[in-house]
Amino acid sequence: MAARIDDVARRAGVSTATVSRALRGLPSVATATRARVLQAAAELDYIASPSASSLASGHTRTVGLVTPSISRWFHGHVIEGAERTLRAAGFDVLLHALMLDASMSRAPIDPAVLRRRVDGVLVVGLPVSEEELAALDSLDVPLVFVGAGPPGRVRVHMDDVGAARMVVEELVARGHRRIGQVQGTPTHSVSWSPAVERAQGAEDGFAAAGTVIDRADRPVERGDFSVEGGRAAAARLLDRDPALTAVYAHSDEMAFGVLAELEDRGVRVPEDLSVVGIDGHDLGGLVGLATMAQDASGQGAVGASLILEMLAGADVGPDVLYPVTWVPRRSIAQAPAL
Amino acid sequence: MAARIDDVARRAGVSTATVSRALRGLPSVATATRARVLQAAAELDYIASPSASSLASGHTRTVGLVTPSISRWFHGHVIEGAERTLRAAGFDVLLHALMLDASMSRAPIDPAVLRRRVDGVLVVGLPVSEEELAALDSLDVPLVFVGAGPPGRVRVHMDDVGAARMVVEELVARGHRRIGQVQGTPTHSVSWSPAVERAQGAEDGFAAAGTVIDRADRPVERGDFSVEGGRAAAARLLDRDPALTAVYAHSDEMAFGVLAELEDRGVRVPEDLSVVGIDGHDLGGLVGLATMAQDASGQGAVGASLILEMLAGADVGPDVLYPVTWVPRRSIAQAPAL
DNA sequence: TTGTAAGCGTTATCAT
DNA sequence: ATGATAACGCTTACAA
Repeated sequence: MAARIDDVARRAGVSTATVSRALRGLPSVATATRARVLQAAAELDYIASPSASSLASGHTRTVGLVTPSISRWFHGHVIEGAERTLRAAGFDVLLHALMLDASMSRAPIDPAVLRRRVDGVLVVGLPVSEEELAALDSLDVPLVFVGAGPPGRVRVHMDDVGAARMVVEELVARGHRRIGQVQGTPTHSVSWSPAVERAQGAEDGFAAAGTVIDRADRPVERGDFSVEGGRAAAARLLDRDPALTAVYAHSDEMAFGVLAELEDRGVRVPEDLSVVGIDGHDLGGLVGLATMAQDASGQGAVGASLILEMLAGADVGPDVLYPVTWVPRRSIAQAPAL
Repeated sequence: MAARIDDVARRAGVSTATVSRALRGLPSVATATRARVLQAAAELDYIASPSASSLASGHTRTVGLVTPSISRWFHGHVIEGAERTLRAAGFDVLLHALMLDASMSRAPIDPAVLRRRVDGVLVVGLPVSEEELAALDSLDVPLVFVGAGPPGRVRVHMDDVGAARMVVEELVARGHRRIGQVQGTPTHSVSWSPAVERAQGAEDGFAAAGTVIDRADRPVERGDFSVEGGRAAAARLLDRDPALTAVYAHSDEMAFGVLAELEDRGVRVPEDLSVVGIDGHDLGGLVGLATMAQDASGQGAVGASLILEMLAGADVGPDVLYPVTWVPRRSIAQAPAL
C-alpha cells in the first residue's frame, strides 16, 4: 500500500542508500540526484517508516514530556510551549502524565515507558525523588526540567525565592503585619521544589522587612496547589487568626480558592483583607487578583529548545532563570487601620 | 548495554520466539516456561524495543491526540482523561497540537506526522475540513472525535443543541426578553461544530419559548471561544443594545470575558443583567457563573476507550451523547422590571 | 508447546 | 557521489 524506500529508489533510478541520504539532506548527494529523489518521493507520497528508521539509526525523533497534570495552568501552558517548539523542529511529543490521586501522591515515574522510546525528556513542574532521577539518568538522553529541578541540572524556572520575597515585601510596604500564607505541597519532599522555595522566599521577605513580624503573626496552612485546597486552607487560616489583614497564596489557583472562601464569609477584599498570588494565571484579571506573573509557555519553549541544543551536541548551562512581573490588581491594598 | 531478546532467550534457555510469546502473554506457552522467561527478563531488566516490535508487527501501541489547544479548559481536560485511559491500557500518547494563530486560523492537519506512527487517532474539540477528514481516513486506523465530530463518525460529545436550548429556556423562564449572545467561531465552517450547534440550540429555545422574541432583540456577536474575545463581543453587544437584560455566552471562557467587561462598565450582575455560559469550567464557581456543565475528562476517557475497543475489533456505535448538568449560580436571576 | 528462519523498512559501513 | 549489504531487534509463519 504505502510506498517504501525501494519504490522511490526504483523510480528515481538510484539505490535505497542514496534515497535515504537525499531525503535526510545529507551533504554527499549530487544536486541533480537529490532533485530526482525528491521528485520521486513526492510523486509516491513517500514517508519513511519511523519505526524502521528508529531501529536502524537508534534515534526516535521524539521527546517525552513527564508531567503531573495537563489541565492545571502551569502544566498546560508549559506543554503547549514545548509542543510547539518540538514540532517545529520535526520532533514528536510523547505525553507521560503521572496524575496525582486524591491524597496528592502519585505513581513513580516509570522509566520502562520512556526507555528506547525518546531522544530526550522534559520534566514539567514535577519534583522528582532521587530514585526517579537515577531512573531518568539511566535513559541516557538529554534531561531538562521546567518549573522545578534539582540544582546542577539543566532547568528553566522562575526565581521562586525572589518572587515570594517580593510578594511579602509588597504586603509589608502596604502596612500589613499579620499575613497568612497558603502553601503548596510538593509531591516529593525535596528542598528545591517551588512549594519549598516560595515559602523560603517569604521568610526572606519577612526577615528583610525592617519590621519584626512575630512567627505567630504569619500563620501557614497547606493548600495542595489546588483551588479547593486553597479555599480550605483559607478557612483554617481565618479560624486561627481572624485578625489577619493579608493572605499570600503560593499559587494563583490557591489564591482563587482563598478569594472564594473570603467571599463566602463576607470578608471584603481588599478593604478587610488583601490577597496576593504567584503565577499570572489567565483568569487572575477577572477576579482582580494581584500576582507575580511568570511566562509558562515561554519556559516550555525554552526547555524544549535546550533539549534540541543538547541533542545537537551543544553544552548548555545548568540554569535559565525566567523573569517575573509584578501585577498589582485590586486584591491588594493598604492594610486597614487598626 | 540494554538487554535484547536473545539475552533473555539464552538466560531462560529458550528461543527468542518463545520469549516473545511469553512476554506478550500469548496462550501457547507452558506455564513453567513462561515463568522462567519472566524471571530472566526481570533479572536483565529487559524491555522490548518499541521500534523493533512496531516494525515487525505493524502496530505502534500509540494513539495520536490531535487538538487545537492544550491550555484551554475543554482540551486540557479531555487530553487528561484520554491519556489516563490509554496509559492504563499500555498505550503511548502522541500529542499533535495545531495551534491557532492570531487570526483564529490554523495549519491543516498533517497526516504525514501520524502516518505509520499511531494505531488510532482521537480528534479533540476540533472541527475538521473534508480534506482533513479524508487525510485522517487514509491513515486507516480507528478514528474517534471528542467534542465535535462529523455526523456518522464515532464521536462522543455533549448535546450542544439541547444544552443551548435549555440555557435560553432558563433565561426566558426568568422573564428575559432581550438576550444577547456571544458566539464561538469554528476553526472550520462546518455545520456540526459546537459553535454552530450552540447557536442553533438557542434558536430552538427562542422558538419554543412561547413568547415571540424579535430577532432584533437577540443580537449576536462573535467571541472566538476566548476570554478576550468574549469581552470584546460583550462590549459590542452592549453598544448595540444597552437595554439587554441577559447574555448567553456559548462557552464559559467567553462568559468570563463578558463578566469582566460588565464589571468594567459598572453593569451589575445579575441585578442589571444575567449571564449564562456553557461548559462547567472549574473556576465558574469563583465568579458565580451559571452554566450548563459537561464532563470533559470523562469524555476524553470514553473517547480513548472507544479507540481501544475498535482496536480490539469491536463494532462501536457512532454516537455517545454525554449528559449535561444545569448549574444555576448567582449570575442568573429574574429579568429586571421594565 | 517450542524452535527455525524469513521478514519488517530503514540506516550505516565499506567499497567503488 | 553512489551502490551493496550487513546490521537494527523484534514478530510470525511454518515446521517439528
